[in-house]
Amino acid sequence: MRTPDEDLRVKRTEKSLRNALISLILKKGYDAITVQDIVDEAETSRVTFYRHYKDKAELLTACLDVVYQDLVAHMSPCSLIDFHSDPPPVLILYKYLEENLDLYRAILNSEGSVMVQKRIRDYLVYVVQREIVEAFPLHKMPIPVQLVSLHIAVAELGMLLWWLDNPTAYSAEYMAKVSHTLNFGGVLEGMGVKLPALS
Amino acid sequence: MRTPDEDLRVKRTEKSLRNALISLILKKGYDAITVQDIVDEAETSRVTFYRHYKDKAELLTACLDVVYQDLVAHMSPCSLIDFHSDPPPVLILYKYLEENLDLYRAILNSEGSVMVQKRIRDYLVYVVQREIVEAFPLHKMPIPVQLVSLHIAVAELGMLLWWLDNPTAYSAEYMAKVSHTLNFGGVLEGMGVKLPALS
DNA sequence: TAAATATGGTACACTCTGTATCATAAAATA
DNA sequence: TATTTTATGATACAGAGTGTACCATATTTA
Repeated sequence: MRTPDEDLRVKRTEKSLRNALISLILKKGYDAITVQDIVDEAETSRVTFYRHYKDKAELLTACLDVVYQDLVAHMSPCSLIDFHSDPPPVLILYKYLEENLDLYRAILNSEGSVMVQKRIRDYLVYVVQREIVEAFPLHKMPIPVQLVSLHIAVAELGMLLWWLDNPTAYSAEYMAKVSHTLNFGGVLEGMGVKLPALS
Repeated sequence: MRTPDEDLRVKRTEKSLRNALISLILKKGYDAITVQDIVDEAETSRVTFYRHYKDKAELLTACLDVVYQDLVAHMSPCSLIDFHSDPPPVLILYKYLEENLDLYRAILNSEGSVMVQKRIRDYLVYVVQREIVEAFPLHKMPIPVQLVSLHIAVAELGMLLWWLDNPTAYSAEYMAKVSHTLNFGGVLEGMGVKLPALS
């Protein structure tokens, strides 16, 4: 049985095309890029490009897949509902994004970003939901676990995305701590309303 | 002094171009639309199009401005921190989006949606922040009011956007109530952790 | 009514896309 | 290693879409 995807030349070509696109996105933004630009940067030909990808958008999707996998790899050890740890586990995410600030700003402002954001969101919901189900007795929950998870996930993601646009406003450590605190009964306390300690 | 923007023909042309784009977005999606499509739908000519807009993206921006203004008009009477009202004021927003579901799904999945989402987010942060400053003594707040506002805004917006993708999962009334509840000390309670009543 | 100006039709150069063909280079396989 | 298989590169081409120039016509403004 032949598996053409494992041909060395194929892997090499696709990787250099992906790298070329990422590099160009950082240089001039997704919209301004042509297929010719990509193959010039990747040092290959237009014909070869079209043998691998239908168009620029399909290559972007492939890139986003790789970036997404990398992001998930950095998320997976990162609990969002462990609200007693200090520093909060989500700090790992903030530090990782800070290290790759240019890349993620470019990616999350590119044309495909709506899809990436949704994938990240849905992944976060999935992770949070699994954590909650493991840690809390489901039958006692007055609100569907899906919605509680969603709320935590979008709040955390929204804070992260805002921070990517405003990375100098607060440190990663501070953002992680605040975001994490506010997620767990913290909004009222954040506004200075006194709440008794948890039971 | 002449203000060419007030020429009847100009207003008519620009309006019909905007309507044409919106209509086409709903029909076939933003990406597949050409300038020719737009002017056919608007019953005008390509030359005229380019006299008003640099390209398709600029027209989209103009459309989004109009849609954004309309959205803001429906948001303004809608407090996000009034956490005692029942039904919560944010229900107005859910109902409005439900009435214009196709439009907002198309808009928020289109190419320019990242910018719109950010504008909506920043507007929400601004509104929430103003409300908090009016209602709470600032000097007693242990967390910057900007971050508290941001957290509430992105959580609310995130729930709304998810719901646009999953409009049949829960009713507008239920989403509004849950989202609102979770925002205010509700995450822990939502998970079934007993919290004493507020002071 | 007269002046100003927006529109519509046609035409054109230009960029980019997506595909076909074929010789060549590189990798897989026996 | 020898042979087969397959990916690549160079060139060429048709087609779609873009953005602009020109000028006659229609509409608005003053």
